[in-house]
Amino acid sequence: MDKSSGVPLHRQVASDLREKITAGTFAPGEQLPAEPALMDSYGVSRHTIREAIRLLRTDGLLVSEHGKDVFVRPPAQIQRLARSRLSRAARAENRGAFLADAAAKGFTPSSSVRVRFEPADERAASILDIDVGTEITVRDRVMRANGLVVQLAVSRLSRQYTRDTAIEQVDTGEGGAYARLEEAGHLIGSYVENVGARMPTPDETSQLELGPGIPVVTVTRVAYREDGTPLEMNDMTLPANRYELSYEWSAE
Amino acid sequence: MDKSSGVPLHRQVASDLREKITAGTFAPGEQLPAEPALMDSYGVSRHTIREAIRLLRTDGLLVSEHGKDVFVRPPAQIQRLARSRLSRAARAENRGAFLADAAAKGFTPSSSVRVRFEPADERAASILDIDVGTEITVRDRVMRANGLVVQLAVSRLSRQYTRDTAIEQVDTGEGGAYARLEEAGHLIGSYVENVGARMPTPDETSQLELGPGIPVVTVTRVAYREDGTPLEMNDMTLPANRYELSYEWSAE
DNA sequence: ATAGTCCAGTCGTCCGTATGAGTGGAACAA
DNA sequence: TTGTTCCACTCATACGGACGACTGGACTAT
Repeated sequence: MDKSSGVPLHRQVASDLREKITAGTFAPGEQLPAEPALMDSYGVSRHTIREAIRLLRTDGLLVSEHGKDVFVRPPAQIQRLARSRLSRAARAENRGAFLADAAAKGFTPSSSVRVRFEPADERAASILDIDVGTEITVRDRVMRANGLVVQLAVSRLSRQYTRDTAIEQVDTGEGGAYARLEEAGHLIGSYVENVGARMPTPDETSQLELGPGIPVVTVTRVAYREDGTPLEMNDMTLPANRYELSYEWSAE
Repeated sequence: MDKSSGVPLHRQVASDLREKITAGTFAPGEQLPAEPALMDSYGVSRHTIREAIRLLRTDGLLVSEHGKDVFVRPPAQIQRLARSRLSRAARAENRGAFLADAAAKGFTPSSSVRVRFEPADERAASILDIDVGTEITVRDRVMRANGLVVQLAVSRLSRQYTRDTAIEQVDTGEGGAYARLEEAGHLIGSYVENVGARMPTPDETSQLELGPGIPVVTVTRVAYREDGTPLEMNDMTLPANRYELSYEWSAE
């Protein structure tokens, strides 16, 4: 390590380790040498080593566990979510989009739902085009694959559309909430999804069991009735290392 | 701070600061008390304070500059990219999707392009459905708004589609590369975009001037000819704090 | 007025040290 | 063989000190 280059020592160590990782010297899933060994080989203090490791951890390259070695993060397998999951044809065959996706991939999906009713806050009111304080139905879902939480979703609808339907039940039945809406005469006309990404809140970190340095992808979907009235908004939160979203459309 | 709660001190400090920030005690753009002041008010060492600040920095809540105070990150304004930017109608009026977007928002857009030719690597070959090593045209773009880099894009096409067209020039002319493809008889049939997010590489961090704790959104768009042949792939990288992607489609 | 220097305050880097806590295997006892 | 205990090794947390580098304003000299 070059002390006079102006580049901080821990950055030099970090980029050297980064190279060794991407080059495969330290393979994914394999462990790094212990801190004392790294101190010797780079000739710096433990603090500096830890600083370097921290950099790579927040970049998502390394994971460390107390009492064990530091490991190179194994590549997570990526699920692809296509928009075709929302077609009526797909809906007929399952109890919602998530279960179908997971089943297709050979996972054992499970999902716990909590339904509650509350007055609309400002954001919900503006998206659903209703007055602040209007009673809305909130469906709070935690989706799991093989026991691991993989997706959070909060769905909100004005309660006028859900009263006396299975949408207010934990199990919305075959085809999910959208099928129930259409049965009640509210034919879905179009969907809009807004996609972003950010670092998770501490809550999300623990719920999704995210390592440090893993962002979440946020999707807000709004379903509109054929006449343009917004019927439902759905805030989804997905771990970015396990999901990829796919959209396709024909040129016009 | 409670030493016996089992929760690490720096986490306690961090969540206290987090609350004060979200509650508005420390307003966006305002500065935090200096480290010595925080040491006094929490009764912990500088190391612990810095650890707490680091947590909030990697979450994107704080930014710090050498020699200056630590600041609460001011909210960035979000641009929305809609897929309608790719319609033929929009294409007729501008020199590509990005410039139109930016102009509409009152920004002064600029964009520098480098064109090069290289053999297709494995990924490009598999997406473009060509043999590894086939010569492809690579258009490397850096897009700026008011001088700030806001988007990176790398477009790849098999060279058989670009030879003797403006696509091999820096300025592809009105309507951009897609318009040139269609003029050459390759009518675009459909687009597919795969969207993900991850932490930026060091390169991207400096190019996009990303603060710590800001992920990037990655979009890989593939344009297909009407007969299903892939014509172009475009890898885009956007700072997650400044962009939101929007997709809409009608229910079927 | 202007330009330059100086300096106090701030964060960044780096060292050393100490203690605690989790892990996993070795040694031991039943 | 089986179950338990113990211990060495690991990383996490937390303290302390020291120096450097950067910023912005005050001050000085021109």
